[in-house]
Amino acid sequence: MAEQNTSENPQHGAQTGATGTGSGYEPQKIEVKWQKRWADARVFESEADPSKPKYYVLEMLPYPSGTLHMGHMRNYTIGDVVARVKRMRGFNVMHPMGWDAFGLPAENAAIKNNTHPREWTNKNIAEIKRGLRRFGFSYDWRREISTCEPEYYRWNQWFFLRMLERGLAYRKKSRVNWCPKCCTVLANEQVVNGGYCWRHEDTRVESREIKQWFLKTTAYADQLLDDLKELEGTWPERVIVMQSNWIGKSQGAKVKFAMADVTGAEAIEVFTTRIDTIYGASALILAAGYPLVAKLLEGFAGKAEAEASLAKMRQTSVKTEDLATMEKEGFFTGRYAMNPFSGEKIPIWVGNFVLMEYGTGAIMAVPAHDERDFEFCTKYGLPKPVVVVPQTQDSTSKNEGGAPAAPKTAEADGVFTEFGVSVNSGPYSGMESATAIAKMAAFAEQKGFGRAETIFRLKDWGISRQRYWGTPIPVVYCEKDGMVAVPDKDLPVLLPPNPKLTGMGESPLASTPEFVNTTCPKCGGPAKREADTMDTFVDSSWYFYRYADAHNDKAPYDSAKVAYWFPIDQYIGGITHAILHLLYSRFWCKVMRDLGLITHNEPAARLFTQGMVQKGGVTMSKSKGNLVGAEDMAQKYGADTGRLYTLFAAPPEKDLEWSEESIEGSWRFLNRVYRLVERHAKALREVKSGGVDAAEATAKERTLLRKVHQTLRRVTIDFETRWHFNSAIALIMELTNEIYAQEPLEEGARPEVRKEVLELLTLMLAPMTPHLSEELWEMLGHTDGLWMASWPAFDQDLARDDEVEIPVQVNGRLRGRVKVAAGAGEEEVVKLALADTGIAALVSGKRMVKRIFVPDRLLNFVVA
RNA sequence: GCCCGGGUGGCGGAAUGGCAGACGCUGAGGACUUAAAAUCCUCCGGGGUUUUACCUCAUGGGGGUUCGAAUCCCCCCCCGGGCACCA
Repeated sequence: MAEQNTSENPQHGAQTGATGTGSGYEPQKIEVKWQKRWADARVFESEADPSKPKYYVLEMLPYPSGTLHMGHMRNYTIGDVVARVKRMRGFNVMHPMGWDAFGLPAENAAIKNNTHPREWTNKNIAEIKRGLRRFGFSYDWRREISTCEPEYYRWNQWFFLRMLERGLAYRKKSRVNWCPKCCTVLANEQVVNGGYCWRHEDTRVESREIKQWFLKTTAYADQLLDDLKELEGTWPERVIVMQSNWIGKSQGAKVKFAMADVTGAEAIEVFTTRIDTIYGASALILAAGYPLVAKLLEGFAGKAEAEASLAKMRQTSVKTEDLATMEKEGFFTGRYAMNPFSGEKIPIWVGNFVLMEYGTGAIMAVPAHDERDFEFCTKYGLPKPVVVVPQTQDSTSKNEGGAPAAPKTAEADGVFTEFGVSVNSGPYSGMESATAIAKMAAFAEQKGFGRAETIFRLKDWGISRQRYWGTPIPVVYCEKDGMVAVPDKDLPVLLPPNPKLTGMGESPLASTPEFVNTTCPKCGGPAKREADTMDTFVDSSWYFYRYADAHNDKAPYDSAKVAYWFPIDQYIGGITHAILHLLYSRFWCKVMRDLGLITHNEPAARLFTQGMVQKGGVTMSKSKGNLVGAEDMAQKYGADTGRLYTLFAAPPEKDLEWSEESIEGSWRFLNRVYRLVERHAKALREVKSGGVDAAEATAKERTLLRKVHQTLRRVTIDFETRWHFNSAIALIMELTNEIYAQEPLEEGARPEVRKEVLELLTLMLAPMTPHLSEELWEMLGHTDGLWMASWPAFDQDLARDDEVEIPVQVNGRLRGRVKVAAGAGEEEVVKLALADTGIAALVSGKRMVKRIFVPDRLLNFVVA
């Protein structure tokens, strides 16, 4: 049904019309026409020019995985409206576009189709670019970048070398997913059904340790956290919260527990945020991967059983999100450690809920004051001594230790995790938690078995990928000189053009002899190149700097140009990138600042995260198979209808449910506007713009002028501050309805008024439906393109209402309305309200308790 | 589990302490037309009444603050998203 309507109706005008009177709205024709004019006039090109106010608006660059879909289209439409409004406001606007062109999907597609990743990528880029042009987005295409080109990725390598020099890039062993049948490393997304290879669904993925490159994001952990304050109010709060959780700063202490019964064995160090609960520790619990575990088990009677559990634990990969819900499991090692505060002997266990990657890989279990410890200790029958109690107002019930009386043991629901007052804690009993923490950390430090320490959840960024389609890491390994950096003059290290891509065996570059075999830059002897490539998040961490100087072959960019354009005034993209991309970008910015390339701390002054486009309640994606092609849509309705609809259907930060039916409304509206202007264009073409005197206007004209300036005032606010494009469009629709409602105007109506009304209507639509607006602007007699026009100012006097309708309530219930002049005083409104028989009846004979009057808004009688 | 966002007519949504449902979609009826499309007009949350009008209920559920609550506070229910190596 919808299919028939949509495929036939919009075509109607295009099929019948020729240009001239009564031809109707033909988006296909006018969109091409104006796109060509914009390109010829180079309207969207801009240069750094410190004498002009700048505005840098940026949408996240797309991964070219297929064709342009509605999700892209919505993102870019929002950015384009902002760019066009800012241009109309007189800003020197930079609005660039590029391609996040490296990545695994290209490599997979290449293997599948027996082609080259570059071919697949460039074909997709060409398609998406054609789509973007089809929608008339106002990009400066001279600044286009593609991250898979050597002219771009050589600077990834250059930055990598700078980080290497400063110790910010280093190599260490790290775990990866390994498929024993493919003999290759798998990405997490290639691990399916909870731990199986995507190509061998009967084969369990193993965990392997290999040497990989890391960037030291942790060196900036504090700055990354602290500088979030600069972004408060201009970045979405949830992004700030997510990043801050991600960085996960945790202040606590490290404490060493000596072994109680193994002489000469090293101590076990734990990290705790609650050293004040140490008297309540009933066990030490180690991660399964803790190095000491095997040694501890030596000679233990339960060794065989313990090793079986250990093997099982090590095999099960633990996801962070499962930690809280999974069943706690563990086993006793047969060994004991010494509590350094109490001198008590406590058992050493291994537990599946302790992560090797966080803290020291060992914890002290304090079951009375930690939920997880409680669960674990309950399951295995370990004691649960209480050492902190809630602080009470009542200080009389304190025992001789100076602390409130307390239960000796925490039982079911007895876990108390908050701060309070220490009990049963030796000399610290009676102290408030914060005091106890400080004193105990100081004592531990003084005695040499611990110290206060801050740790972060944030880890260093592992950038090694055992893939072909990425930036080669510019180092070589020489038998004599070891690891040697490729000198700057030898950059870029180019990807070999014809790799063998099988998806099997070791990393593709390693099996490409012409790539991997090289000479050592130091000694000239034989050497092997690093065969891993960089994570594609490296590409996107600084691409927006490159736009400022896209073709520089001497440096990543000219700092002077970047100094003009940065920071980005408005960054727009999906919430999906709230953490990784945005955190890595912030990290890269700080590194560049410390390299002396830039002076700002944060790359983007404002961030906007738009909602996803959904169909059938789920986000549109290739994998879900519910993508709606943007070009198909433009083919049916034209770009402007598509742009308008995505703006109208939902506010930009919310998810948008795609509806084939609703878009008809946007199509109809644009036709309505077109017919309106077309009807009057001939008569208005020669009429001079401006110079309207409202005092001489007829009644209908005054109504129209008032409406158009009121609309302009509210639309301006929606564009500039609220970004409620959907309500802005609703207002413009109302205005259009009003103009139709006043047709025809009276005898003696002057064409200047009509022209002003239609011009303002056209200008308000221009950022959203630029092609149609240009066409209407031309029809109204303008020979200069609308792109030269400024955003109009509204007339204060006309935008003000001179008569308002005030609701009258009795006891908060609406009982009537009175019409008064704007700004009418309370006495006058009350008089008029009481003249209303209905209201008078409700009020008379009652005692007037009070009266609420809000000028121009409301009158409320409270009676008893 | 934790963190974040959300719940308003048949649907998308508007209203962020002051007239709930703007604007649009769908649907119904009508005009024009040989007919269809397009276009234009009217109606469209539930219930009631003395039906040009008015009353009443209604913004996931329950409680609270207030002259007044979709909006603020407390408790509960439901839905969506995120919780890092290959985008």
